[in-house]
Amino acid sequence: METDKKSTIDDIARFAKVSKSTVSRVLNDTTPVAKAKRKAVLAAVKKLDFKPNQFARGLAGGQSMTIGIVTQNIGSPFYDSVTSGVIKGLDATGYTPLIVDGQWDVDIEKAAVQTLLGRQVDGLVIVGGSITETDLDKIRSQRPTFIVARELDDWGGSCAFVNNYQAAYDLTQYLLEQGHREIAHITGIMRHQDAIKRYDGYAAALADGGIPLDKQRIFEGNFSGQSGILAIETFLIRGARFSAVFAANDEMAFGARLALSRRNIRVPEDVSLVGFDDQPLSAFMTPPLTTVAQPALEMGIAAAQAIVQRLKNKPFNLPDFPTRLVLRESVTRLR
Amino acid sequence: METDKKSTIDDIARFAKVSKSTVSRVLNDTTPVAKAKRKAVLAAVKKLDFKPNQFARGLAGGQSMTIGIVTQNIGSPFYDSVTSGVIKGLDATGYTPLIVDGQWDVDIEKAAVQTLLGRQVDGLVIVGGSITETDLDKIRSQRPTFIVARELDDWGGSCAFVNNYQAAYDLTQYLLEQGHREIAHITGIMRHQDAIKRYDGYAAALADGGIPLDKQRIFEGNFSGQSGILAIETFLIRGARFSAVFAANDEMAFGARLALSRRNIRVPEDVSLVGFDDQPLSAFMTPPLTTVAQPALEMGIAAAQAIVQRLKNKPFNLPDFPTRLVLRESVTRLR
DNA sequence: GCGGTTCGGCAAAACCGTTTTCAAGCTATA
DNA sequence: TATAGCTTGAAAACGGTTTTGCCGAACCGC
Repeated sequence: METDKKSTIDDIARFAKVSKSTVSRVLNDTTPVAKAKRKAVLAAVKKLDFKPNQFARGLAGGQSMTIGIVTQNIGSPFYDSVTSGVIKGLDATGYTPLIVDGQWDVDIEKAAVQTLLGRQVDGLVIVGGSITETDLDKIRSQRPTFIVARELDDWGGSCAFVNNYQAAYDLTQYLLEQGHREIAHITGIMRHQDAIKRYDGYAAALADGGIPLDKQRIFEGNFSGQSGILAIETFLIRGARFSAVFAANDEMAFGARLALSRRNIRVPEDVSLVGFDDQPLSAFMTPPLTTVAQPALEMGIAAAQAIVQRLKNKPFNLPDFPTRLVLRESVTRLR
Repeated sequence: METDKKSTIDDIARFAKVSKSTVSRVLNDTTPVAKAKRKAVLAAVKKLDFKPNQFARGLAGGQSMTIGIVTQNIGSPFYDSVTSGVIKGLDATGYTPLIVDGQWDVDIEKAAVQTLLGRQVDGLVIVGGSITETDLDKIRSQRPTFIVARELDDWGGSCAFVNNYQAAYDLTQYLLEQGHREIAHITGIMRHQDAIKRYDGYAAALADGGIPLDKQRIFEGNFSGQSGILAIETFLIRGARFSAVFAANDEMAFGARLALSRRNIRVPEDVSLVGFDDQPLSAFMTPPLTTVAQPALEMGIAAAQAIVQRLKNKPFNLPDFPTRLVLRESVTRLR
């Protein structure tokens, strides 16, 4: 156990008095090996604290046993959750995740993919991001690739996403059912696909309810708490009337809730409030926030499992990922 | 640009009509190379879309250009923030982070380190965690290692942490200054170093203020929002009197705030509330939460920079990391 | 019971794609 | 013209896996 220099397969071979091919065979279980030698090898491995050099292994075997993950904005709850899911899904599969941050910047993302490719990842999981579909196709032709949290038309089974449109539609309709007619919306960054789909769902539900879209009640936020505050301030200054506010994510809902309280507008008595994402803290907002839960962790896990299956050339499939309306206490029924 | 097979250094050499040693030299800028050949090589690299195989590189050069990061509980704001800092600090240094999750479990953590070692990381950054100091010393003897967010006695400059004791002391004293005498405390998981130090700081400030410790006002939580709720419920059932509550992290403060509101106890008018960590959402709590900011990102960045310096055999140092009292609106002055 | 075939186990060697050492060839300088 | 100084190609690592081929034992048919 006490060896300062790291030991190589040759050391083991010498120590166990066998050839290094035999050591490799024992370690990888590729070919049967006589019991006695096998034991000797394992003993030597333990004695010399041998850890195979993954680089040499990767070089020789052509497999790196590594999955590359491109994530966005480490630190944002949703993406972290997905990433965390991928990591969890890779657990005990023998694959190790290699994580790089795309930071929502196309160029950085592309560079990230190149880095991962250079590091010989066996497969790629791209979480969100804004690389063009053409580029993604190119990447996919080089290495098995799965996309999570982004909707791509021709990617069939290798794409895990959530129907943002439908979820926003359902959420808005829920507000309508509760008697709300004047529903304001704080959008996300409108060049992000999710923000657009959520907005579209909101608009469609309104239309189907026979309510005209009122631009006065719409504010373009940027997914930050601060922009939630700004949205409410803006609505009030505009003199827009609203009995409910739909924020395109929970963070903005928090901001909105604070701004409302500052103006002595009670939630939900005076104004109802809903968010999107179901962040952990949302259950502890005062009042607990009604929102839409996305199966972030599950999507990550599923993507990881799928890619592992894929790499073993076994069949895989990514199920549909349903969102879930989480009804809590931030909405009141209008009579 | 359109090559299906991945190209190797030999392809480049052949294409540019030079030896592969020359290609390597151009790529790594180790030895001057004639202008013409240099140009030919670079052209070939571009044309064939050559990406050096990092495995071969690592094998030959002995350097993997990889830093291993052991983090805890991916998905927890504080650790994510530190991790995020490390990644940021590694940006454009040529090193790539390799992240594994220790999940606050000694055995998993140890396995994580072994994985990283097998992958030939050039250095290690361990964020938090509970590996024994003896084991850490052993690890450090094999590879440059830095610890973040954990206080270790003999690690001098390779340990970045925050003085939890002092911060908790200051925070408690602030409450005392505001006239509070009956200060309840919701602790973290009491086998975590941070939780203990925060508790100690709280107790010491009370003692120095001449206030006896009242067990009735102390609840052992587990850092979760739910345990914040439970704490308040418990205090109320016990009939404990308190004008202020110090939660050992912001999440529990959120839980506490919700529980108080459910009992129609106003914050801060009836009870003041403080947390610890300064999570992003804490600024948007209603009311905005007074708490202690930890320079999580900064610690991560500093650790990354230090390890890179270390690997270049240049001098490095980790500064002291001060916490900052963030005064917001959840505390009121008792007259 | 004997010669020939098959087969399992293992050592030796080839290979993976780089970097690095070594020595040789060339050029420019004194 | 000898010599120092560059540039460069060939070859030797790096530490594994995979292929090849040899050896002896077991098995078969006659």
